[in-house]
Amino acid sequence: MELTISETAEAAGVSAHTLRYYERAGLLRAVGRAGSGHRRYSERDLAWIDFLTKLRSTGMPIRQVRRYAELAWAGEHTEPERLALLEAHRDQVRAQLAETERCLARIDFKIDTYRERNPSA
Amino acid sequence: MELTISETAEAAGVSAHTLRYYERAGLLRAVGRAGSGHRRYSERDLAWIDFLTKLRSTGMPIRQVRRYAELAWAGEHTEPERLALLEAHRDQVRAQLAETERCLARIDFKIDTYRERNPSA
DNA sequence: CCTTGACTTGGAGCGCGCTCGAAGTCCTAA
DNA sequence: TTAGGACTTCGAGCGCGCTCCAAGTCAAGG
Repeated sequence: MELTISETAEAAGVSAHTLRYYERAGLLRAVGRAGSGHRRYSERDLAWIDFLTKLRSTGMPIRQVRRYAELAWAGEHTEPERLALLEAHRDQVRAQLAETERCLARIDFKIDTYRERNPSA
Repeated sequence: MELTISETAEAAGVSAHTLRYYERAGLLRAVGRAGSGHRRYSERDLAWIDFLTKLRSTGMPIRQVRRYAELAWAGEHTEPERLALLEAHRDQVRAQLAETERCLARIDFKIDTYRERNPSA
């Protein structure tokens, strides 16, 4: 069950342009090809694309995603390093989340002051 | 009690370059000047810079911060619109926060699978 | 008087992450 | 046979938010 680039893009919630870009950027390896030269994505590809979009949407830079991908391709012995990379990222995301929440509290406070003065809105 | 640009930058946690950029970008209005032509920031300036950095670090685009600033300068009658702008932003930030947390859960799950296979790390 | 250092301006440059355009290939259906 | 449409590659372009540079001004201290 192999998917075309547009099917994969649809499924992953990114554009076909982005999928090609990711491949060029070293985030995807050895995407299969149909006889016509067109890309065909396997379920494993899709699972990885799905995970990498999670890394991306938590703000992991492309470079670091590539690093993670390269470790994964290098074999099982890199699991400790992959773990460390993911844990470091998680910590950063949590810190960022906390920071955002603090800022949001300030904004909420401001909203309250407006509401008090503009009861109707 | 007026501050120099470097004092203000220090206090706000941004660079002096950034403060000048914000001014050029229309986020700050009428920053005072010393006789020498050097900028002098008032406490009101600092309070606004402080709030705008909160908007920025919750991801509000420069354009929208400017819009908010312009409304504030236009007078009290714009309070309902400012309120609406802030509320819309808050909703977006909350949605983004929720999305990030979902992605983080996936990453945490992956971390767990690594930990299970690499008990020492 | 001269140096030092913080400041000024305008504009250029940069890093990131896409996003798009042009020109070409291939398959399918009318 | 031909038209349409989905795909290919390579490289250029873009939007954002800074970040920095060059050349100049000014005030204070030695």
